[in-house]
Amino acid sequence: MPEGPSIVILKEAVQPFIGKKVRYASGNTKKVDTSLFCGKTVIDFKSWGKHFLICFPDITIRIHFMLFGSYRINERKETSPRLGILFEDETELNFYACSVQLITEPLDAVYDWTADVMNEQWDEEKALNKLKQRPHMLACDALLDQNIFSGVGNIIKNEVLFRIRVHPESRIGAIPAEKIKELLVEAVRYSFQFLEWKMEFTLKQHWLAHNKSICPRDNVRFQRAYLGKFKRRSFFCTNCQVLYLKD
DNA sequence: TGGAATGTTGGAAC
DNA sequence: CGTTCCAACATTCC
Repeated sequence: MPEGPSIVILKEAVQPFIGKKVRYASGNTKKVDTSLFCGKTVIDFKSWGKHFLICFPDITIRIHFMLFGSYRINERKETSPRLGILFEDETELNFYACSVQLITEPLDAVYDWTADVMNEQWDEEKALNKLKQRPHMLACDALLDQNIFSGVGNIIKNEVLFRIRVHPESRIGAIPAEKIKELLVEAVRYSFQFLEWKMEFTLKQHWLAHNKSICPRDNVRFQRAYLGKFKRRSFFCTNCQVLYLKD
């Protein structure tokens, strides 16, 4: 569920709910008083990376699906929803096992839209500058940094590094400028590719590195390790992915 | 079938 | 004060 492209799919799916008025909201969320939304009209749905945003005129609901979250549109699961919204026309949105938060400030004050790899305001130049400020950072950590590559998750990280042939433990400051450019371009390109494949239900079969045991380029066994400060699974080939270390 | 996983947060430890 | 580590959360899949 949770990487950026999946949230974009959700955002598209709920477009028909824009303009609908909430009849009743409930759920087992402890963070938010669901009665706040009753009678309010949805004016928009937005996303920032892995954040899904339900916008009302004065407040916004922020949903983060974490690792296990899920949703149903005009359907219900057996389990009780973390947040369920029933609209006046009897349609409904249900969210499960997710983090729910209320945002009262203007969204532009909360979110840097230029950091979201799937947003039309994505700014490669700004991302490049953020990378330049952290030369000591590992490539695998950089891709997972939501302030630089909002929406990128562990799958996208592994696929991007494999595609551009960069070892996950490479230091950002040691990677040649052309490779950094490739990193920036591929993070966006693969995210949209992920979106297409996910919609076709063919995402997994297109994985080249993530969850794979053999490198498809040279038939060598992939290394598998929990790398970087995030300690997330990395799949990488020491044959074709270059380790850049020196400055 | 137990363990691991597309993720983040908050607090402790250093 | 920054960083790093860890538990917690809670579901699905192999």
